Amino acid sequence: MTARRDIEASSGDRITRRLKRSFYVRPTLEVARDLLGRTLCRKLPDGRTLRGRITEVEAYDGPRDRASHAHRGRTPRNAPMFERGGIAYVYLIYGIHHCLNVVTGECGYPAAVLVRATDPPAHGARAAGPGLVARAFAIDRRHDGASLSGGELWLEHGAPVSDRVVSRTARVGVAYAGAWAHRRYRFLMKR
DNA sequence: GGTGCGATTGCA
DNA sequence: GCAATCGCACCA
Repeated sequence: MTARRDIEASSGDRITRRLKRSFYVRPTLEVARDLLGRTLCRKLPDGRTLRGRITEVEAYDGPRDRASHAHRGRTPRNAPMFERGGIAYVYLIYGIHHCLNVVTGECGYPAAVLVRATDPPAHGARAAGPGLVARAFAIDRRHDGASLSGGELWLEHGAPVSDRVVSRTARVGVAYAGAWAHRRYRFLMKR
């Protein structure tokens, strides 16, 4: 969906390609699908901006999703998932890797989309695997809860992605989640 | 306060 | 196939 309402004007007359809040405050599976092809943007302390086209995501949808960190209720770690969509949820996995999630939906409903892979659009970063995405974009716990409308981390429109090139599969690494493990909540670009 | 482990990655 | 490495969820 490339709705025009998702394009907002910057303070000047220049039109930005930045996704606005309403993009994220929608059903998680919808947002997950629509995140494919979008551009993940990260402004580094040195002023450089990294960009990468999102090519793979996974949705974690609600308190009943047994694969979700929110399945056991709200905790200090997963608190950002309960916020209104449009912020980041970043956690440390295996004591080594950070994982970037895009929080979705309304306040009080825990949901997020894990960014699993990006391609370089022009001069951007390629990264296959959630830990590698976070590393490539220099994202860590400091970005946990950060707005995706802020100056460090944000998303922009990309070329629309046709359904013909989108695959859906079960999520990775959630075998413990019973029937939820089989749900096709993983969206990726065919190649 | 103690214990077990994970929405992963890289190397043998 | 499996070690790395630690925050945190859970139990006492």
